[in-house]
Amino acid sequence: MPDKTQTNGRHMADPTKRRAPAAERTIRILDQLAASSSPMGVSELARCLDIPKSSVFGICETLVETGVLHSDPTGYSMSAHCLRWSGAYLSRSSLVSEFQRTLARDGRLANYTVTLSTLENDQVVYLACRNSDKPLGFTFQIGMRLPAVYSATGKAMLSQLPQEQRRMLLSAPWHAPFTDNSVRDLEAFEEDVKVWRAQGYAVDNGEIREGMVCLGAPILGPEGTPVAGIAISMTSTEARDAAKKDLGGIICEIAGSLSRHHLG
Amino acid sequence: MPDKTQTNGRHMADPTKRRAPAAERTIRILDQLAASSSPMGVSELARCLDIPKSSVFGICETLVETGVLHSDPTGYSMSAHCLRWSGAYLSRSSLVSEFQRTLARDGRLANYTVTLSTLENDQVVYLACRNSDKPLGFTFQIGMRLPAVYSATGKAMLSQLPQEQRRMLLSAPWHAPFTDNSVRDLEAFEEDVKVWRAQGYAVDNGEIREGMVCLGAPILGPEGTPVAGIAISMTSTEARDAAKKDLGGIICEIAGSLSRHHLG
DNA sequence: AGACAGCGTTCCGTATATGGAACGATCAGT
DNA sequence: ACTGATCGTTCCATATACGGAACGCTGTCT
Repeated sequence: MPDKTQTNGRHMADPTKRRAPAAERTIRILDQLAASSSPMGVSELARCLDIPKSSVFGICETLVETGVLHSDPTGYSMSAHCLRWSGAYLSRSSLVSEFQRTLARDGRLANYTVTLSTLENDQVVYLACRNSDKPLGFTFQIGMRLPAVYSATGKAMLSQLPQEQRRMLLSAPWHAPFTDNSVRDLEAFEEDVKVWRAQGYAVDNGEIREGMVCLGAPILGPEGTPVAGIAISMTSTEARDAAKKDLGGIICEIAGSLSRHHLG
Repeated sequence: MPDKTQTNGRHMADPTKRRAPAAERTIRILDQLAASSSPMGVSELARCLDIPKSSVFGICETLVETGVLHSDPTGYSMSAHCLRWSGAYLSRSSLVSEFQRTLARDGRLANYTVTLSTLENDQVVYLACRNSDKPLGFTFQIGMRLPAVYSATGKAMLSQLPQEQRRMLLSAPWHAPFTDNSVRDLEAFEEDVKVWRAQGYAVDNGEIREGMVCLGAPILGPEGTPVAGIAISMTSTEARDAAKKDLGGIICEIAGSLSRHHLG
């Protein structure tokens, strides 16, 4: 008798069993086309995904018929169909629109780039970005992912989790550092967590990109679990201690106000 | 011998043959979950998509493993994974960022809601929106779709197509009107096209929503084909003839400048 | 308690989706 | 012209993904 742990009357699906390989391949094809900057043909996709050519062909033609892909003589490319999915995802909670509205009203951060992101496993995903007019040398794309341990919002959100859950998320091998400043390992990270918890906001001091400093604060859901985070980005020359303290207070305040807007 | 028309050395895939049903079902499940405002379970999905329960289960579990869906006791829901796809789609051309940058610099439209959209078959898909602080009573969601014949950007883009291609796109039964103003049929639309072509911009006079007026101009690609369109939205009380003429000229100018930024 | 209806999950025979091989067309190099 | 490489597409035997039926469980009725 296999070990079927059951939770709340709901069995656990057996993750070892290969189910619906075509569905997995569909996703891999979409991921590949999204990662590529130009259209890709059947052979090229088959080669780099290691899927038989005729299978790739069958799936791609089906995706063209459903309107998810465009097909032209140079190959397949993403259509606007996927915007439905992301639009639905982003508008499920009013988080993004509240973020934009709040920043439009509050002029104190007008000169800084401010981002909204959420935690997904050990990564942060950027949901929204309000750019400043000043260039930062780094652009946050919506949908972009970064290792949570190096980003300000990631640090802020991880800090709000119980230690056990945090260790679970970070149990994979430590992500290769981006810069010399990137926090070395889990032990050093746990030391930092105490600081972030105490002061309410977390700091990325050039851990993503040399010369860029970000201050991040967590947005908490009903049970106190972090559902998202906001961060303000600046160059290291702007990040004087006094300014950091001021701005840290401001994003904590904004994050708190967003938390109170009862986000799903 | 079947009728295999061939174009440019590339055979046409036979669209009658059912290929990769699991891929099509994957897309339908994603569409359904995106359309639903709350998580959906296996049985619910199976019922409303008319797919066997065990097949839905297999696909959904696969999608959870690939990280496209989240699973919790209340059902499946979209994860942030799809943001990768839309982010890649939106950033393939620099259209969206140019749109934002241009509007940020040019203050003349600061008090109006401005949208960017593209044509997909007989619909327009909204790619970006710069909201004004004044409420409009209508919110443009990124990824939202509207019938092209009723929207200002759709009218503007369709006007730039050769008549034959336009008739092809609009050959399906005419979309049910949204308001009393919605253009009645293809014949009336073709009459309007002459006007839009002559004046350079198209007008939606309350055809989407009573009391909302939009002026749309086409953004043209290298060969003069419309690749996108921008529109400015206002209430009908703001839309006095003089204002319309002024604003129409401004969006034509902006659309022309975006066209010159050689958009893919 | 008992019956029932709903859920998520598993099982296994079989209909069928798959993939290796072949096809025709194109293009580059000779 | 003639290769040969590579492209998108088709074909069909067969490995396998699918789906109807059953299972265990929870909650809600009499």
